[in-house]
Amino acid sequence: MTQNAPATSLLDELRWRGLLADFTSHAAEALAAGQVTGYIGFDPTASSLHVGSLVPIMGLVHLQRAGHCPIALVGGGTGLIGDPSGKASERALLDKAQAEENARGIHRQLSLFLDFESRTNPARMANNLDWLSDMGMVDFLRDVGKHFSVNAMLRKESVKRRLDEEESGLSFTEFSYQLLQAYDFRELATRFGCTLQMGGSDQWGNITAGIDLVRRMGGPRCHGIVFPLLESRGGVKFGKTEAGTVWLDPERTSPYRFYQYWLNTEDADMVRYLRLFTLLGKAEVHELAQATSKNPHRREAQRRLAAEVTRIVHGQEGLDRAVQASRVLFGGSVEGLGADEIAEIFADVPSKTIAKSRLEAEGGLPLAPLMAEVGIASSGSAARRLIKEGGVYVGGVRVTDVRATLAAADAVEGRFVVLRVGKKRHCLLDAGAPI
RNA sequence: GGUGGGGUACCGAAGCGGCCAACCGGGGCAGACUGUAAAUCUGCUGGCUCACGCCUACGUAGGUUCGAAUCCUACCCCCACCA
Repeated sequence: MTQNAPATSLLDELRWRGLLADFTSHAAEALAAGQVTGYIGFDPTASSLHVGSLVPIMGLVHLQRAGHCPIALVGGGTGLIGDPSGKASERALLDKAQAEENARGIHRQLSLFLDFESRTNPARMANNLDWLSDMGMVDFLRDVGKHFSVNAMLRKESVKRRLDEEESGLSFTEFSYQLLQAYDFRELATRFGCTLQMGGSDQWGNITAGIDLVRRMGGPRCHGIVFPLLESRGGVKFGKTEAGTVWLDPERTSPYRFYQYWLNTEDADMVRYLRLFTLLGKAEVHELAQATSKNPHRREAQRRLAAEVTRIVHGQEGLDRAVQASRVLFGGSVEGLGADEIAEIFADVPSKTIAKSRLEAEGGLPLAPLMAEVGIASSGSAARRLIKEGGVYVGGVRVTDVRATLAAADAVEGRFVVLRVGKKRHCLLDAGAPI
């Protein structure tokens, strides 16, 4: 993933992949003229990135593959304030230690995608805490603020829209945020010769503000490239599921869930996603598109997409386990499985341990409350509703009685019970003594 | 600070003394059809071992009433216009 491809034009590559929304007018010449150092900022609001960050990450990957030098800037300083755009509620402020820890986590994840060891064009991490934390208010206003015309800032589309909106105002913090981001660009230009900033298309204003600031402060001509924002389909934001955000951190989102997320991509998004999130070439993407239209039920494209992305993030081993678990859970009846096989996939599939005595209790263990307890249903009522609707399965067999109970006989090898809700939600219960 | 309009379930939005656990739309979930897809159709969408019933909910706290999301009072918060 990190080896350098023959230097095709970065812009062309981004364009056919659907990663190019816009770029400043001289970006193409600058990229053609030689090695460029470019950066993208990441907010360290959590210790892990999520799949929503994959677009900018891939932006850096393509930058590096085209022979340029990527910088991942962690907004340790700006994160202390938070870019409030589009935020409905006040963001919890991070303390420094937390921000640092998050930065480390993000660095680790970026290492999966970027080559920090390359001799010719290594990737680099930077943290704007390094320059923002010691900067005084007065210095900032004098050295940076003076280069910003409030008139011009007010004319920016993003600002104008907010001012015109009757509902949401524009806080001073939000208004000033672009100064901080612009200053980041200036620092990166000075320290690392960085002359390119990339980001989501919502960052266009902040990026051009940075370009202007660098120039005003006597720096080189800089450039910007923005990616399209992934729109949400039918109200579901990209990267979210009913279970919440899909993270890159295996502790937060298991490789199995991660794999499943991609596997469930709808046909209409397949080709687009293959181009956006994998490094497969035109021929392969075309082939997979053909496969989808000819034999849709095989879901070849989905499998490939899920495999590619999962392998990068969780390694071959993580992918293998996810595939294995998927095969077991979706491959038919779970009843034929041995305890060993089930135990193996426990690591990745949502699971709970319950006391064996409860299964052996007189009258059995009531199913509905148990479902609430282990979290596969949100409440006992919800569980009963699901049973009434015919959406609950124990060991692959539909449960029809609202007052159904579990007994030792329901467990594979007297130990494992496989609960399923709908087609996709599984929960493994382990009633065995720990080894 | 003044005047007026508002705060209803995940979101939007009805209700304006009992028939309200609250119309409707979106979203979500389940079922059917499928391909762990989309579209479509059906059902569900506060909790309680839920048929009956009970409990908690309509910004917060009190009050009036046999009875309140609906009326009164105070407070908090939003919005508009005027200062």
